[in-house]
Amino acid sequence: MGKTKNFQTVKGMKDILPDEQKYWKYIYGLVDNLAREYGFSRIDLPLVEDTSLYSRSVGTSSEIVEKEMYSFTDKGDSNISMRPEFTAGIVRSYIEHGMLDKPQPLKLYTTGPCFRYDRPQSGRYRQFHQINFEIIGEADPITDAQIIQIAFKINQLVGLDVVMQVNSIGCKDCRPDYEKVLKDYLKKHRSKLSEISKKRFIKNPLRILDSKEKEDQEVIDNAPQQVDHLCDGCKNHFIQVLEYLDEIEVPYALNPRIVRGLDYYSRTTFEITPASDEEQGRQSALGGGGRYDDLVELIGGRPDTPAVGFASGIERLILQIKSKDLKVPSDPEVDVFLAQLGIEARKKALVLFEELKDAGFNIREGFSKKGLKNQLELADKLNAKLSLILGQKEILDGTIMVRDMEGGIQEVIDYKKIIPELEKRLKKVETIVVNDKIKEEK
RNA sequence: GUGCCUAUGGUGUAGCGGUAACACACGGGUUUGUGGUACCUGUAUCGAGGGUUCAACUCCCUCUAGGCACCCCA
Repeated sequence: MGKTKNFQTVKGMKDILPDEQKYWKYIYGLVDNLAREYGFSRIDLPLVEDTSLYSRSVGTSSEIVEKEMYSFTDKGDSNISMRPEFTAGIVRSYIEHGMLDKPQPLKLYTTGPCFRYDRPQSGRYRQFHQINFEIIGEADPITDAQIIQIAFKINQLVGLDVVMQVNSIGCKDCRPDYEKVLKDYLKKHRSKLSEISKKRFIKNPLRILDSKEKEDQEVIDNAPQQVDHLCDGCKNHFIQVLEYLDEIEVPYALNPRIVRGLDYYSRTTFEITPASDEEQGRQSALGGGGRYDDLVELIGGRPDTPAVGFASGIERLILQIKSKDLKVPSDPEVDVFLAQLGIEARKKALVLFEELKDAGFNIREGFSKKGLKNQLELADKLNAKLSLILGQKEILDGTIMVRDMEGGIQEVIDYKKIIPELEKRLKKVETIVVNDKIKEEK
C-alpha cells in the first residue's frame, strides 16, 4: 500500500464548514438588507485585476502592494493580482462603464473574498472576506456620515458594542503643510523613535502616528495633529461630518492616529474598534475606510470625482460574535422525519416526500436506511418534531403512523389526512416553542 | 519579515525508555417495525526524516505543518 499525500488547506486559507454557515448567512442577509434600505446597488467584480491598478491606487509604499499581493504573470504575459481590497476595482469599474452618466452619487456595495499574503494568525487569513460600501460622485460631508453610519450599523445589528475612531488627514492642498510641520517635529525627536519608525520617517512619516511601538508613544502623543493644520475647506468638511454623526447618534471618538495604510485616502478616515478598553489597542480593527477624492482621477477617471467608502472584515466580525456569545439565527427546525419500511413503502415514501415538501413542511427522510431503529435515531439527531412511519401494514390499511418525538406518543391516522394532521400537531408544538424563548445555538 | 509555543485514531485528551489508554463522534451488528435512556464491534504504522539506545510515542537534531504575539491590516 503506497502512502498518499495528505492534502490540507493551503496556508492561510480556511474552509467554511457547514456548522459555520449560519454566521455567514446571517451577516450577508443583514448586509443585503442594509444595502437595500440605504439605496446601495450590488456590484460583483473579478477576483483579479491588473497589478498596476493596485500599485497606482493603494500605493507602492503601502505594505499591501509592497509585499502582500498575490501577483503573477498569466499565460498571455499580463501582470495580474488577486484583489487585496475592493475599492480600486470598484472605481475601475465605475470608470470603465461610464457610470458617471448615472444619477450621482452612485452607491455601490459588494462582499466577497480578498487576498493578502500575510502571516496568518487569529482573525487574519490570506483569503479573507470583506463587506464593502462605496459612495462615488459626491463630496458632501453627509455622505461621509452615511458611510460611517452604515459601517456602525452592521456592527450594531449583530449586537457588537463598537466605537468609530475618526480623523481627518486633510487634502492634497493642506497635507503637505502638515507633513512639513510633523517632519520638523519628528526630526527633533528622532533619536527617541523605534528602529521601524526611523525607517518610516524616510518613506512615509505619517505612518509613524499609527505606530504601536512602545518607544514611539510619547513622541506620538505630543506630536502636532493634522486636525490643527487643516485648510478651511477640510476643517469645515470635518466639522460637518462630526455634526451629522452627532445627529444620527453614531458613537465616535476623535483619534488623530487613524492615518490608514492605503495611500488613496483624503480628508475623513475612520476605523471600527470594539468599545471595550482591553480590545482597543491591538490589531482588533473590525473595519475601516474614508474619503478618497483623488482616486478616480488617479486611475484615469474624470477629475474631481469625490468618493467615500469602507470595508469590514467578515471573519473578524464572526470572531467577535463568537467571543461575545451573541446569538445568530439558526437553521429552521425539522418538522417531520419520514421513515419507511419495506420496498413498497419506500416507493410510496418517495412520492409522499414530494407532497409534504411542496406543502411547505421542513422534512427529512431516511430513504437509504433499512431498520426503523436507525431511522428514528436519525430523526432524533435531526431534532425532528414528528416522525411519520410508513410500513407494509400501513400501506395495506391506507394509513400512516405519526410519532411525536418529544413525548413518544404515536397514533395511526388516515393516509389521506396527513397534511391537515401534521399542520394541527405542528401548530401546537410551535406555540410551546415560542413561549419557551427562541432556541439559541453556539 | 521577527519571536514564542505545539504536533498521539474523525474530535478532545491520557501515557511510559520496552511497540498505545479513555471519552465523544462516526460506521456496522445484536432484533427484516421504534430514537433520545441497552449491549457487541470497527477505525492510530503516536506529523516526516535522521540520531542516541539492546529497545523510543516517550531523549536529541533537522524538516514540515499548525497556533499565538509583533509588524501590518480586514
